Amino acid sequence: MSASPVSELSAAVERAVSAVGGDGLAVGLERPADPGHGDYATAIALQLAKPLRSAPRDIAGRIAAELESEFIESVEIAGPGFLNLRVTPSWHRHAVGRVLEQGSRYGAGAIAAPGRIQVEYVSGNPTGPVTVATARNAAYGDSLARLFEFAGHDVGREYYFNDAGRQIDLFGESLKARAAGAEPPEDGYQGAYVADVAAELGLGPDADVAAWARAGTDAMIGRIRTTLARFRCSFDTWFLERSLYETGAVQRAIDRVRAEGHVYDADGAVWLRSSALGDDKDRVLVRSDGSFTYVAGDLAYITDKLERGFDTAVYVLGADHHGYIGRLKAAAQALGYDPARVDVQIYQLVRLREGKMSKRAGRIVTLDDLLDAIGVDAARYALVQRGHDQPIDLDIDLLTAQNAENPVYYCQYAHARIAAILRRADGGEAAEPDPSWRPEPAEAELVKALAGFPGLVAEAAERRGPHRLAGYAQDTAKAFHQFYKQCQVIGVEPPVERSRLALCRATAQVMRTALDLVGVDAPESM
RNA sequence: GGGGGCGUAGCUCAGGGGAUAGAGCAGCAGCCUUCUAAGCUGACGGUCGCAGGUUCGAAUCCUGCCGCCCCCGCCA
Repeated sequence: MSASPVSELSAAVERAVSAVGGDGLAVGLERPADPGHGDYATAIALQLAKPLRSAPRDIAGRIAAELESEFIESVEIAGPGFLNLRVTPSWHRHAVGRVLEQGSRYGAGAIAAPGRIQVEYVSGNPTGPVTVATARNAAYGDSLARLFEFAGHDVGREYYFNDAGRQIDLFGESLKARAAGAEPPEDGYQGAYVADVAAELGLGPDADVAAWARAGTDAMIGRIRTTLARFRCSFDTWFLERSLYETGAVQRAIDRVRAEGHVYDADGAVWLRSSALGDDKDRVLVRSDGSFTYVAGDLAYITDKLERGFDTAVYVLGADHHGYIGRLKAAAQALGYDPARVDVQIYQLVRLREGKMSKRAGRIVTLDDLLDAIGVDAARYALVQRGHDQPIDLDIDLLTAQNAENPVYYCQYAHARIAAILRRADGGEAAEPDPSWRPEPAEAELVKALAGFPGLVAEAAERRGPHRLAGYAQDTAKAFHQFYKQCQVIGVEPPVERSRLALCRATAQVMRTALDLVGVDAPESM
């Protein structure tokens, strides 16, 4: 990982901090809300007051005296002991040059400790289409995988099809009933798509339920894959639960935890003593009728994942599955793995507010319907822009009728505007701003926005929060639009024009990267 | 009853120990003879659910309470 423009500044502060006795401390630089407080600020002197047993302002003064960097123009001690830094024009030039030099890799590799990490996401039953509720899983999981990969992890993306068990049997029964013109079972699948699939399969009325189930799930898997590809979600592997039973992996996993002493028999069933491993209760592995439970499949599946070499297995699950956390970690531990290698990310549920439009068009429940209504870009953005532990309300009216006001277009518009400028400039851009460049405030703000990208990527990856990228894209777009309004690019003095063109190219690059990480296109024109 | 998540502007939500708490939308007032007005500028809008605690400093951490959502199956 190469140093980012901001980390070069904080490294200089860290050297000064070490010199006054704060050895090895990481210094966080933040951008003050008040421009009077400089370009970057740190409260490190306040934090050092206690360990150094000195007054914060004195410490700040000593740090300031030790501070040496070609990129820092001035240091000021303010308030209770803040250090306010102002950067030099050469830093702005350097920062823009850094973006252009690294191109699409700018901000990449930001993570401190890269590893092999699997992201398992969506994983809906192959008994129905991808719904809007599941779409949040898809948008979040895919963006998280993109973010991990960009930040430096070796990522595997997997979809786990629960193509075994009672739900699948019910699906088969429902299909067969529809094919015969009858109603599906009471607790079967009622959706209109069931009849479509049944007709499409063309199985004879005498085909058995298992054949219907098998053909039906195969058909649904095909549909799901098509929808997800449209939603720009990619998977490296499509894992079938039934394969775990077919290969005997489930039985082997049960034998393994039994050998470890985590299993007991009661009421004719086989139980996992998960309550001793942090779960809130024991779990049945083999029912009294001899059939395996879903938990038994989990044991085999975790084994399979971790034995494939992943350091961490991330599960992306909806809030209604939060009880899974304890169960999965207990399962991992029972198998002898460090439960920390199982990383469950829970996202809160999507509530769909149906407005006038959706009433007219019928209930919008599937992802395909949502995409038909608002397009992939708006849908991806809407579903990842909020923190995953925050419940979200989707107002279809707002997303469609007011789509011109949607933040995604604001971001895309910034990129399109830059593209227009670059088209006009016709390739005369420099690789770096001119040495004489003295950025105006709007330019300096834009540079600082770009400079913050690598740090943001690292933080977003660490916190598993790709929504940060959406917010970042919006902030950067705002900085660009303000720059655009205040600073003419084409036709000003050549050194300034060259510098601004370089800044434009750097901005376009970062916008492309940030938007790509949330699965949104950066158009050349709008 | 037990557990998890969330209460921040009229609405949807960022921010998760630092200075005067932000954005988008809605609404008000302005800005197109220059690179895309899907834009910009200004004003308006807040007891950060409530009450304690920790701290030099709390929207942020801790405890309790209130409210909303979700889970608590030999379903998946």
